[in-house]
Amino acid sequence: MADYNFSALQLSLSLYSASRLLIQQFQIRLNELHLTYPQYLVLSILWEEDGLLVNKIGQKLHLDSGTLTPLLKKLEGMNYVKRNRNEADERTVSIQLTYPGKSLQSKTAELLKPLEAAFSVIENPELSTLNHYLKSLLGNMESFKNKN
Amino acid sequence: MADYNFSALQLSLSLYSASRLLIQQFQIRLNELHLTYPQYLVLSILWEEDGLLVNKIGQKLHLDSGTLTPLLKKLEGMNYVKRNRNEADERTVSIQLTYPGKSLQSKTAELLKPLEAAFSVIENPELSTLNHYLKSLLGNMESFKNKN
DNA sequence: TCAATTTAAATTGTATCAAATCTAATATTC
DNA sequence: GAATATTAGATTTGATACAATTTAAATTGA
Repeated sequence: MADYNFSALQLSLSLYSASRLLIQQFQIRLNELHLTYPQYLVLSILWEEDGLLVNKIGQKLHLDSGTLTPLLKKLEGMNYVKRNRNEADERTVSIQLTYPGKSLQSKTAELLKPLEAAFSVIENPELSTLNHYLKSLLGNMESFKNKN
Repeated sequence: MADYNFSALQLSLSLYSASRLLIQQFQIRLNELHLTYPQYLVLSILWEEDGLLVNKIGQKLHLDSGTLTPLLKKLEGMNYVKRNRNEADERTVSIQLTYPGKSLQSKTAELLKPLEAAFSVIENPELSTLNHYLKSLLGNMESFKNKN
């Protein structure tokens, strides 16, 4: 069943391909709202917990300010978030959803319904196993990263 | 054990994060040879089978000419490949490894040894299961892509 | 056969990514 | 408490991704 003769390269290629193909499926549907997949990810994080620091968003998505700063400025330009430099610590910027930004949640949910249905646990029970292994790999990789 | 309450979004985020973190680990080591990860992927494909069409490389990596043409021109600029327009079908270009391009294989293998060791099946038997599920997901996604 | 269609690459334009550097603000340490 | 170090974001730069368009060549079908 499983491939017992594989390399880190093969694993990386599987991850790289699967990742991009799935993101493409999101992107196709998000186009209608003129949202990119990374922009949607950031909004998703904020729908869970509003007012996060740029730093905190970066930790959740494994992205740094080099990616997030221009992305957040675009979201601000579309009036979906506000970027506020904090008084307590002037180095930090926290991100607040605007009303239009909050409203997007239900719109994207509707838009992405077919995708959620196709990749539901009910349709594909093995996906929850896959997700579990992925999170485990993520954990291993973070500790590997700090050691090497 | 597994997460029975997850969404396509969570799966995509796991894939997206794991993919980028693993690629980063490759990239760190490839820097020594001034190679990027996608460039290394293309070379890996050619080490398996030399003389492939741009098209064919694209199929293996799920990349199109928009990404591959400039990448291949860079590899050609570094004298690792030659790009030859075919006489039989002038629309196609096949990619041949040069001698320096072939020589890179052993150099990268040496460079990436620590990574291959850390992500070997012996170290992590569950990775072969993960890779298996990823390939299955890839297959599902390709057919889903053609239907939607 | 030859006009219409399809195909393979190349090109163009927008948006990431990530390493490296920079700036300003806060923490630390002697 | 002033010099040093650290931290959070912003900026810069180079290299993808990928959709859309273009171009040239090959294929098809009436």
